Amino acid sequence: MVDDRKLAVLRAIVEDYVSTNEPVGSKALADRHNLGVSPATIRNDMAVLEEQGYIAQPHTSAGRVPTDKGYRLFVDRLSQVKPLSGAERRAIESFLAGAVDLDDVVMRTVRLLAQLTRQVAVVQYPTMSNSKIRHVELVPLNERRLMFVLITNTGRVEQRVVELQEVIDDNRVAHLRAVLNACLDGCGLASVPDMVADLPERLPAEDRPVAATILSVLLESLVDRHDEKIVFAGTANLAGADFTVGLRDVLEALEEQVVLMRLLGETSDLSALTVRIGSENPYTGLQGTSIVAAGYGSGGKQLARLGVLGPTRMDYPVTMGAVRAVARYVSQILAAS
Amino acid sequence: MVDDRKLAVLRAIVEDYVSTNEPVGSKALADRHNLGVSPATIRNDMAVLEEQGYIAQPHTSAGRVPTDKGYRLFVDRLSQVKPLSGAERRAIESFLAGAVDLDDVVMRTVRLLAQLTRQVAVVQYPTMSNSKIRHVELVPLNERRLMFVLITNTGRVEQRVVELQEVIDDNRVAHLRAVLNACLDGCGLASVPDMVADLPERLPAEDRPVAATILSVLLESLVDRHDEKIVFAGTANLAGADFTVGLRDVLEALEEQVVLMRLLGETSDLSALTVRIGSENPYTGLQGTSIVAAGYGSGGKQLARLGVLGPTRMDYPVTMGAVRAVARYVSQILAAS
DNA sequence: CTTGGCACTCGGGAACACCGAGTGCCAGAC
DNA sequence: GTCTGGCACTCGGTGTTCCCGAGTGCCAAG
Repeated sequence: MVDDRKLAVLRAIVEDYVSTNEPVGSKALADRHNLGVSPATIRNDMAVLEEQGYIAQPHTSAGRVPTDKGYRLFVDRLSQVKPLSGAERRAIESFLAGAVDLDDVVMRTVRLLAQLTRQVAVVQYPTMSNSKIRHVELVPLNERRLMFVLITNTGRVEQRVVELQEVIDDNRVAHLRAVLNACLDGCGLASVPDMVADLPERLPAEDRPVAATILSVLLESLVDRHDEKIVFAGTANLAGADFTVGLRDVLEALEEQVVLMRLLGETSDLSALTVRIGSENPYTGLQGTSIVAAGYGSGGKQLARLGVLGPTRMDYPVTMGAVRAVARYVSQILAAS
Repeated sequence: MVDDRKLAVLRAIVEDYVSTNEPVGSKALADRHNLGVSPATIRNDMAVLEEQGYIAQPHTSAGRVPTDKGYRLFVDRLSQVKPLSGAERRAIESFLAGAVDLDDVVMRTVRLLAQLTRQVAVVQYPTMSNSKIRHVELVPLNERRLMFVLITNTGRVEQRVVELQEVIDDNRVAHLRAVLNACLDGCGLASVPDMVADLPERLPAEDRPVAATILSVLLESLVDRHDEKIVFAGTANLAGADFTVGLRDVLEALEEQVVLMRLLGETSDLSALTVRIGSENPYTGLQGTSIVAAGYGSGGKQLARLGVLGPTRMDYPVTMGAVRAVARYVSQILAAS
């Protein structure tokens, strides 16, 4: 029922509509793409495609526009991810290479991606759950307060101020630090609770209250940040695009960490590109938008996800190429550090 | 030439225009505000005000609209900062009280301010230049790499990975750490370069290259972050307002840290509220917007600035009240931590 | 100096006609 | 059976015209 020529017609419709932002008619199609058939034939095909729900007309007697289902078919079967040009690759490399720390990597990545795709870029901070503790530091601030710093092998640093019930001197701090590091060094974050469960018992009685306080802060900092940080950039690119839905909703969604998180994270495929098109998106207010996302991370393990958000009418091959490329480069950068 | 009644007329025009978003005519003014005079009189006053440049008419035979100069006069002489309601104050307090660290304080502040004013909130991270070093930490990552962490009394933590030319063992690291802390503890950031200038000379020759590397990273981290981090929130509030200028420009400006920085920072008044109205703003693209900003900081010293950005047609008394209140509360929170 | 009256101006909205891109369908050609 | 050219039809968008009413400026009188 949907033979090759009809697929070619659908592809042509998507491509034309993406580039012109106007409903595309049978004549224009016949002109611009050499499909080898007349407009009338194309019309018949279009009627079938519309019947199947791949395209729709905004009004009677207007051209056709791809539906979400049409974009889906296009992405799945009719398009190829478009690799970046050499110049673009070099630009990415040099732009990311200058990063000095994790914050900087994330910041540069999100800006780069926004600029590259001319859409809104979203980058999730590397998830701590998959990383390991590289060092724990206790810094006395004054008699009753410690700064507790946790450093992971992904370069992430968590800090908390610990208020103590009692006065503690530097020697005891040093001792606690040594014990903590002995216990936790190289330990995966997920297994931290188990590792420290019996730690107070192994300490002299006088140190137990302090240790318990510190551990509670440690555990809290792990849980607290389980909802990971997400940053975005490139909202200015939304101003040009006209959404079917108001862009107020889009901006609101972007500032809701939880929504963003689910957008990026719900797709659990590891390194594959995931595309969520229009109404496939569970959130009202983002109905007119699509998300292209990919996982990234150092080594073989995926640490987090990044992607872009744009109007449903986007150039999927190019966007997917950019997202994939950036994810790869960021992974490289992270692995090297 | 500009007597009290004319000022009252100007005030009424600003208030009406802000609330209705429509050019206000003489009749409407006479109706809504009891100025005790007839529309005709008001018309005469309006003609004078227009002559002076305080108001303008979009077209012949339309009502009047305040000019930037008119808003300026209104802010300077015709309005009083409107204090927040008790409920609002309590909301601020409870919202900010839950913050766990500096990042969290800033994040909560910017969101709070955006919600409170229904505009775009902008918050600058506390400037390091005014703060002091509380602790310097060196953490060996492996034989040739150190994590360098700098903790300030404002709760800020800077981190850098240091790549060394030579292998270094834990004892030497401990020694360097002790030396660095002895040298820098409690030292103001501005005076760091002086303090460390002769430090290598005071070390045994073998440690000098390593110390030099670490110091260069230290100094670089100070300089690097001299352009301070700024965050913003509430861009969704821009979607409703219609700018004379496209909001694309506004969004672009918001993502330019440098522009934001200058917007907040150029006004050097310490704790006073500063208001920049429309064209007083040096940046094209932000011509249709106003900025209300205030300094905040712990103790007597101002550390950084925060504010909101919105359409020139904004409710200045309320906005100023909200900005002032938030600045004060944040200062309290910071002072307490 | 203030006020009521009055003629004048224009922007914005409603009504309307027109155009043209695009469609669906059908009969004929390959 | 599939494709093609022809043809009548639809309807959104644009341009035109017209009208209304809010608002103004000016003037003469209080």
